[in-house]
Amino acid sequence: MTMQMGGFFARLERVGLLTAPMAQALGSLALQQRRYEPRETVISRGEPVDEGFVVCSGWASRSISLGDGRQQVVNFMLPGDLFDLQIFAGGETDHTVTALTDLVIASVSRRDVLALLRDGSALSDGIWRSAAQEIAILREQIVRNGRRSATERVAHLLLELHARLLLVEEAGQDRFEMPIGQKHIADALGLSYVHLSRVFGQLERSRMILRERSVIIFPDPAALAEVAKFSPAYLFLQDTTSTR
Amino acid sequence: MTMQMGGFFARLERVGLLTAPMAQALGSLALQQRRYEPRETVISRGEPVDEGFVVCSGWASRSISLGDGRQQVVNFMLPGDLFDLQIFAGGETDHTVTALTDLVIASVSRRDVLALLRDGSALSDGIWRSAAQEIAILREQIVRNGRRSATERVAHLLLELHARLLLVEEAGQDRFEMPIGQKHIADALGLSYVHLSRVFGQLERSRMILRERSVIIFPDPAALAEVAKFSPAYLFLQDTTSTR
DNA sequence: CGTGACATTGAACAAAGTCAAAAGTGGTGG
DNA sequence: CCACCACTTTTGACTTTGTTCAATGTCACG
Repeated sequence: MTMQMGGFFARLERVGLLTAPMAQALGSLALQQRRYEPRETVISRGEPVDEGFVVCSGWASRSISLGDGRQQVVNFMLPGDLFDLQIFAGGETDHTVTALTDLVIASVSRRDVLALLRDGSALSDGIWRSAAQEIAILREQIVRNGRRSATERVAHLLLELHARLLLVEEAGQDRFEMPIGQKHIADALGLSYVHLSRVFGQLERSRMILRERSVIIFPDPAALAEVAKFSPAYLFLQDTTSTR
Repeated sequence: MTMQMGGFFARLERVGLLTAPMAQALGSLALQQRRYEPRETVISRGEPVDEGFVVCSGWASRSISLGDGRQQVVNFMLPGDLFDLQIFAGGETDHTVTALTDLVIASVSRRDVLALLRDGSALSDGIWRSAAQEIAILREQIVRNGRRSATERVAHLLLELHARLLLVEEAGQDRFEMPIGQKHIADALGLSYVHLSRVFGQLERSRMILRERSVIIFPDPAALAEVAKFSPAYLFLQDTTSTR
């Protein structure tokens, strides 16, 4: 199991949360691992949710599809992301989670997560933190798509993905691999894929990004952040308390 | 205290959650009430979050403002809404909560909420449920602004607000009062207020809505839901479990 | 009345979408 | 190694949708 969990551990370490009791708590969970291929469905719309998940490797998306072909990607799940851990309200999903690449996911039963939270286990902080980050990312997604121009949106999303991957050591300082098609990016940004392609082209011609195969390179990250008006504060949500 | 809590109770009752032990748990919390006037700030950006809130009466918005005048309303908080209860991760807010009308909210300390959740108190289900609903609303906001036309967006938001108000008995079957300016709606939908005004006009001319002062009336709710492709499922997230 | 905030309208403009075709990419089997 | 396939990306021409700017209305309130 530990094999695939590198991203998860790396992430918690970064946030300064991987302590001995925690590793123990983690080990004590019956983590069930699953594998998916690109385009495979992880959670379908209407399915009851009973578990939380950890992305071990690969990318996934949560998307909602309107009947008529229109589709919106709500967010991307990257290696190390915890998701749906906080959903104990029962009920059915209103969305679909899909593997975008080869994907390995570990699932945790709701019961186990609840127990962890009840115990005030060492993991519970990490879980709360992660839930808060997920919400912050959703909010930023709303702002990005609601009030930014197409160019800003693209630059902003690229920087977010890069920052998140960097956190789990899946990206270089000035580059990262984006193993998904432009259609998915367009669906996340609320743009047509045609327009997205043009924006990519523009960004490349103006040397704000470079592309080599599926690798995105930032020749001048600061300049790009300027264009995107990107500030990564929402991703890291500093811990200012020690309530527990 | 109970005076202003009508909306909250009504909401919990609707969801079938207001039980005797719960009312007791509620009473045991030191709910601190606060009053705000329109435009007053409830939570400022950068402030550390230490409390959760319940809206007793009035409307509030959570918004994020880009430096240059652009502003995005992330969501609206209506009477009976619980919010930020799930944020135990510490950290600072990346957004601002503002009163849109006269507003009364009750605040609950993080410690008390945590204790409730730990005890598996009768309230904890309601809290989880509420958190899940908040997230579902955020997702729907993303889809609305990302993949719907201006007309669909407006109709969809009106229907959402109506459904939410209906749940706490703050709306009539076919109408509700919208005590806020079009600027706020526009900022929520990612539209200019000029265009929003045109869309409102269109909807009214085509008899999809009527307006009397600040009251919005739906002469034919089904037809409007059709236009908006609105399905309220995401708001009610049925309880299919009984894990606790 | 007059004032200020909010809402509406028109005209010119800009941004993004649609449609259709061409060019690139990668994988497969001969 | 090459030819072929399916798929994704890019490009061009044109349309639609939404924005901007500026003027005009409206309404509540002092």
